[in-house]
Formats: sequence, structure tokens, C-alpha cells
Amino acid sequence: MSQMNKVAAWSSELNLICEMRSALSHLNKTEKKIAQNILADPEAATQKSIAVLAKNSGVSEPSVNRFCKRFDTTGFPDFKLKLAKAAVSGIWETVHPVKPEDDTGKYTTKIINNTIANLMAFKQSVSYQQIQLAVDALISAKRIFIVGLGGSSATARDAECKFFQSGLSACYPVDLIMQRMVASNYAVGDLYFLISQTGETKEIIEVAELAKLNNAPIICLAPEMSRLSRLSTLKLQIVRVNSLDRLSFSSQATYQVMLDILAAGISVQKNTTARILNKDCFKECYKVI
Amino acid sequence: MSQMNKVAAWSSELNLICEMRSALSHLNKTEKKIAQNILADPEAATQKSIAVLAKNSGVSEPSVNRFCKRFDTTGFPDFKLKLAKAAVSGIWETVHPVKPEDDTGKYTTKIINNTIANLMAFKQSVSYQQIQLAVDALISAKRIFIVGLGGSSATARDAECKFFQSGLSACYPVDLIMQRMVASNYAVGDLYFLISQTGETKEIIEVAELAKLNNAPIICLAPEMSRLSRLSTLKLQIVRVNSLDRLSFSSQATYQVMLDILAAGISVQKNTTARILNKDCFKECYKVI
DNA sequence: CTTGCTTTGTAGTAAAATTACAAAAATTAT
DNA sequence: ATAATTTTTGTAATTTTACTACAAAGCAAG
Repeated sequence: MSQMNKVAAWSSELNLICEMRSALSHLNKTEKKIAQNILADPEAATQKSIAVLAKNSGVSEPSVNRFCKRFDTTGFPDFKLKLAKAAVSGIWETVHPVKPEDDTGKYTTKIINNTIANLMAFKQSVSYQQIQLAVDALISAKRIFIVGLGGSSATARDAECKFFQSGLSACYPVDLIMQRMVASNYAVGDLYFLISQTGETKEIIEVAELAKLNNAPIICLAPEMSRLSRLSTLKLQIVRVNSLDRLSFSSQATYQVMLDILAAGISVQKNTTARILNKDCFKECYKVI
Repeated sequence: MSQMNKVAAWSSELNLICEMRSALSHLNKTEKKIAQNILADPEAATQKSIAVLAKNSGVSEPSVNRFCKRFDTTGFPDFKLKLAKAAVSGIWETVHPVKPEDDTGKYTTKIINNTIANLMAFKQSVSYQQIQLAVDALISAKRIFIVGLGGSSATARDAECKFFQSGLSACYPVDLIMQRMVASNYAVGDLYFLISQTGETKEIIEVAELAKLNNAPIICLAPEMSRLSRLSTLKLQIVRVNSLDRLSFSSQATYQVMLDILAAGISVQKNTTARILNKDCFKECYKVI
């Protein structure tokens, strides 16, 4: 009974999963068994019957039932319902690393959830002002040169397509020598758009330094506090949820969304008729998408 | 029974509430009574028992049960669970188009939300079995040729990087002539990985047809029911939340996440030590990321 | 060691959901 | 128009699931 009130007092929090996690240390052994079993995979727990859950946790059914009631639910079915809701809204709370023993379903959902988590973090940290400035700079530039190496080369190519589609003159030189050439031959109206997931790769820093020599404007898409970031005039910083191994998810999806945002901004800012015209013109050359 | 199949076919959509709403016009009167009763207050419906819901709707209990099963749930409790989730997801129910009058903050959050909605839909519709098959096929292939055009060229490049990073022999021929050459010179052990956002672009269909002539295995990353999809031996289908203008968000992020999943699958499946070795070897050549 | 209190499990009960089957409605063919 | 067939809906029985009452086990204080 004393336990009951204690736990009930925390139930004002956001969601069941949070509650359970924070209550964990205050629970007795039977309750802890149940809680840990549920927290190990809340999504899966919502599919189980009270009998299965009890057996899996190594406790009796009434213990599970009592456990549920402690978290101000009317019983097991109600608990499952609230758990399901919490699992949906709480995907981005924690990032789950992919493990070697994960089966297809496990690693698939983990990666999707991790990517969503990353996007949520991005949403909270993104600076509208920086985006606005970037859009202005991109629109007013005569030529945009995009550089990205390794894993970011795909992102660079994507940027080229999207900017071009929005009616800008964008170019992504593929090889390193061309990139250096482009960086050293700055002309007024040029803009460099540099992409890096680390912000530390030697070759892209070189490109930035070359551009810097001519006081060229540089927009970077890179982690904050990176070397590339420091060399740039305008920083579009990407926060990382946390540094997991490369398996668990890539942050490229977030980069791509940033490009979508810039493209939208460009199109919105230029008047709409012009945009449609440009889009159609582009269709002719490329058979878009 | 005929109805059953019809409705089940739509169930690849985002969430139960959307599904019900869009199915509404195709339901018969008994089903419609139930659907309207639930849609009037989905949140409340999750609290009711099948008996109450049946009575409120003026139908029998088994009718409610049958109704639930039409929406690919295992029964009433499962239906309630999915309904609860759908009711929570709130923001993701509808995808918001970017409008010309939107300010920076508006279109930024819209695009992020839309992308998340798309990922959620993807998560619900993705077939683990297909992923498993694709991973198997990729691992056992001697050479993998990737083709993507226009907007998908960036995705193709990304696939090349990711597969390569996982220790596979992947190649993305950039120009069309090379792509055709590669497609017509199939050798045993080759695998074609074709990417298209429409699945209808003439040139990629050509590539698929060339490969098909030699009975080559083709994996496609394309919308379901597209021409490219029909030509492929293994289909990794991407569901679109709905077809908004290209401004509101791109589906490329979802494609990229699919690649992340495949890469993870490959790495998990091959033994871990080999993976790390390959990664390091790759680092030498490329200075990864 | 015993008493009193708390916690946990067993067994029985109640409720909820599902299935099998039959009746009714709707559709089709004659 | 009506008989025959198919589809849809409801009734009743069954099964599953969750809950309650109570008893046994564990624990703390005297």
C-alpha cells in the first residue's frame, strides 16, 4: 500500500515508459522483474497477454495485475493501452544501438526509430535564422559550388539536384582536382557549399582554406565545433543525437532533410511563377526524378 | 470476403484512423455504423469493450470483431491497441504542404514533420522478409551494379558507399552508356540494384529490360505497382504518404534509411570481425565519412 | 521463536473476445 | 416474379483472458 502511493505520485509525468524507468530503483524485486521485462521491449509487451508477460518475468499473473494498478491504470488491458501510446510518442527518447544478434525486424525498427530520434533532435536544435541567411545567400549567389567527399559525396550530388531544381546555378565537381581548381578560382558572386559528416576530413578542409584565401563566402553543412565549421562564414550545424557506431543509423537522412528545407526556402522566396517555370525547364533537360 | 480483401489492400497506409476514414465510402452499412462510431471519438473507443462498442453502434459483437480483422489486426484487442497508437500520433495523421506564404520556421518544421510521417508510414509498411531476402542476395552476389537517375543518382551513390563500406563489391556507373553496357554484360553472380522514385523513368526501365534479357537478378527500390517494380525479381517497395508537391518533402530520406537498414543487415549477417576489418581497409583508401 | 505485517502465489470466478453455426438479407439466374 | 445461391448478420456456445479472494510464504520487530 505504501508502495502504491509512492509510485502513483510520479504518474504526473509524461508517459508510462518514463515513469517506469524512473520508478525502477524504488521497486521491489518482483516489481523490478516485471518492469525490466517490459522496458526491454515495450512495443513487444503490448502484444503479450498477462499470462505470457507473467511467465516471461518469472512472476505470477496477479503480481503483474497489481503492478499495472500501481501506475494508475485500471488493470492490465488499460496498462497495455497506455504503454502502446507511450511507445509511439517516446520513440525518440532513447537511441538503440544495433547489435549483432538482432534479427531483421529488430534492426529495421531500430534504425528507423533512431533516424526519427535524430530528426526530432534536429527539429529542436535547428536555427531558423541560419536557414534564412543560407537561403538568402544561395539565392543571391551567381554560382554555387558544392563539395562533399566519401559518404557526403551522395549528399553533395543531392544538393546539386535540389538547388538546380529550385532554379539556381549549382555545380558539384566530382574529382578532387576540380574541387581545388574551383576553390582557388573564386569570382565575385560565387558561393561554396561544403558538406562533411565529420567536419575534419583533410581534403575538404583544404578546399575551405583555398576558398578562404579569396575571402569567398562559405556555407558548411557540418557538425558544430568542427574545423570545417570554424572556417565557414555561415554554419548549418547538425547536432548528433549521440555517437553510436555507424551501423545504428546514419545522420545523412538529417542532412538530406536540411537540403529539402533549403530547397523549399529558395522556392518559397523566389516568386512562385518563376519556380514553376524553372521546374518545367529542368524537366526538359533531365526527365526529373 | 470480397470486401475483406479490398480493405486489407489499403492497410499499408500510415495509421488506422486514416485507413478507416479513407475506407469509409467503400464499407457496407453495418461496417459503416461501426466505423463512424469509432471515428466520432477514437480516443474514447479505445476504452470501450467489444460489447459496449457493439451496442453503441447498433450491431452485434461478432460484427465488430470481423470489422477489426478487415483492418489487418488479429482481433478486437489488437485493433484497440493500434487505434490508441494512431490517436496519439496526432501530428502525423496529416501531411502538411508547404505554402508560399510560410515563413522560415513554418516550412522548416513542416518538412521535418512530413519526413517523420513518411518514416512512420515506412516503418509500418516495410516487409522484413523482403529485407532479409535482399540482404541475402546482396551478400551472395559477386558484383553489385547500382543504377539511379536524376534525383535518385544521389541515392545510388549513397548505396555504392554503404554497400562498399559493408564489405561488398558495389559499383555505380555514372553515365547512361556505361549503365547499359553493364546491364547487357551480365555474368553469373552479378546483381542489379535499381533505384527510382517514380519507377517509370524510361531510361531505367531500359536498363531493367536489358538485364532481364539475361535473366539477371534485379532488386529495385521503387514505389509499388510501378513498371520498374514489375520488372524486378525482388521488390523493396516504398510507400508514399501521399503525393504532395515536391516542395513539402522528398521521399529520398526514406530511401536512404532503407539503405542504412540493408547495410546494417549485411554487416550483422557477415560475421562481425570481417566487418571491422573491411571497414578499416576502406578507411585507408577513402578516409571514410 | 513467535507475532504481526507485507508480499507473493494458487485457485476459483467473472468478464471479455472469438468461433461455429444458423438465420436473414441481398443478389443472381431462371 | 420467384427460386436458388451467395453474402451478410446475429445467436449461442466456447475459449481465452483478466481479475478477485484467500492462503501461504517471507520478513521485521518484539
